[in-house]
Amino acid sequence: MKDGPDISRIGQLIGDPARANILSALMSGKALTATELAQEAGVTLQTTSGHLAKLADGGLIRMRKQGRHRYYALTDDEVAGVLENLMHLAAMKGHLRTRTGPRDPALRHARICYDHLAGDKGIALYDALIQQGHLQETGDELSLTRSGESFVEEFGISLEEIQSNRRPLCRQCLDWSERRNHLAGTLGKAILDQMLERNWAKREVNSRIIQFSREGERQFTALLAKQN
Amino acid sequence: MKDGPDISRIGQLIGDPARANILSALMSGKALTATELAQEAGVTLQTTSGHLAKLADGGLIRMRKQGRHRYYALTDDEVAGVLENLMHLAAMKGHLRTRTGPRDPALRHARICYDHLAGDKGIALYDALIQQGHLQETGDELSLTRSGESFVEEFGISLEEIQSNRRPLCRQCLDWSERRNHLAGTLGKAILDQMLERNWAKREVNSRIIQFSREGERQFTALLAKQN
DNA sequence: TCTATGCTTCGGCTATGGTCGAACTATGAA
DNA sequence: TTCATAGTTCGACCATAGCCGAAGCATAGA
Repeated sequence: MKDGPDISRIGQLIGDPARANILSALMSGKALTATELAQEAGVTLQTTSGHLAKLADGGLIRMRKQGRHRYYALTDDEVAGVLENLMHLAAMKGHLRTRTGPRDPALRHARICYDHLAGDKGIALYDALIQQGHLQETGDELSLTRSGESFVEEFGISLEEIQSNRRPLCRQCLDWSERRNHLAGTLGKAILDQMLERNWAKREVNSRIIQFSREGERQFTALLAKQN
Repeated sequence: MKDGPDISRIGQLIGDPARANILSALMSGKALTATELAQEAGVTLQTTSGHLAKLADGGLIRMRKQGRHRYYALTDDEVAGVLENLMHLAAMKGHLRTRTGPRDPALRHARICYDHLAGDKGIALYDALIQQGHLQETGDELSLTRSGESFVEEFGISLEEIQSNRRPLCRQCLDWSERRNHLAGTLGKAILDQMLERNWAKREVNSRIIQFSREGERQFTALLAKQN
């Protein structure tokens, strides 16, 4: 007699490339329409519709009707957390979708990786946080130090808010253009969100490129140079 | 251009019921032979052999030759952690393999759930730890309190050891015979291991049943009754 | 060497499920 | 009402992959 949770059903849902693309796209935290997701998944709208129904049935995503649009999003932070873990595992085991990094120099420079900052800029941020003693590496683990906590709060991020959920606060994410680590987790997302909110940078439409303004570039550099 | 880790490959591996059974069986932490795993998976040896090759190729399990046996085990704690997250998510979303709990009364009383204690005994342990203030529930989160830390150390478990890896230290696990929580995570495993080592109980061969000795039963009850 | 056991490989069968074209439903705008 | 856009459902096609029987390796013991 078999008992226990049925992980195969969830695995099966994630196991289809089109559905995995959909879930990856939703990792940004934004709700997207079926048409947008079809674009991301690389299949037709009909096929996408079927996939969305299965994902919703499996409890991984939820739908919100709004006018004639239907917005899809991940059900909760737990789903996002599990997906992030899977991404991390997949990266560790070398399951990358492309062998080479992004070709576009702008993508190499600064891009969004699900919901956090990647590329040169992402690595620079990560290295600076380590160097300033705000983050501490112990093996593969990453933890926020006391000084890091105040740094984060000063930057306008409520620690309370971002650590209240199941998804890890901070973790390494392997950068496939540079083969080095950058910062993922709710903290990685919060920092990028804060930068976008401060208009240091904005996300280009229909692309993963993060475009820094001149002022934003200046502020970013100052942030990294700041001594403890 | 798609980039990023390919979660679909891992999802696909987990997505097959036979492979999911194999992975679940390996969650106990023990290395098992292909024949044993075929039993667990409910398919023939040939089919199992194919599945094992795929899992190994995907980096989820690793093989150790020993004489004419081949022992399979999960690659590392990270894989175990991801599987545990998936189990938790699956339980939350109501994906259970069976609608009813185990029929066998002994199974209801005390059984192994992957690698930790479940059934009446598991729930009793969980409730006692909460009631004694060793564990603290905040929403769905579970954390070890200061008093819990010393309790664990006194019980002969090295906190250092069990929290050095990526898998969560303690987390709730929904008990499908009782529909209540018991303790999972590395702490859950460590406590069960300690009980087995102290000969309070032993695992029946080819079954999930945990058989408590008379003395073990007494010690267990005393442990739960102990005041802070 | 011979035999038993553990496991893998090969080949053929079959079912599952992903895919898209076409038709249908629903909402909003003119 | 009419048209356009967003999305779902249906049906047919087809590739993938799970499955097992049979045969083939490999190791241990006699």
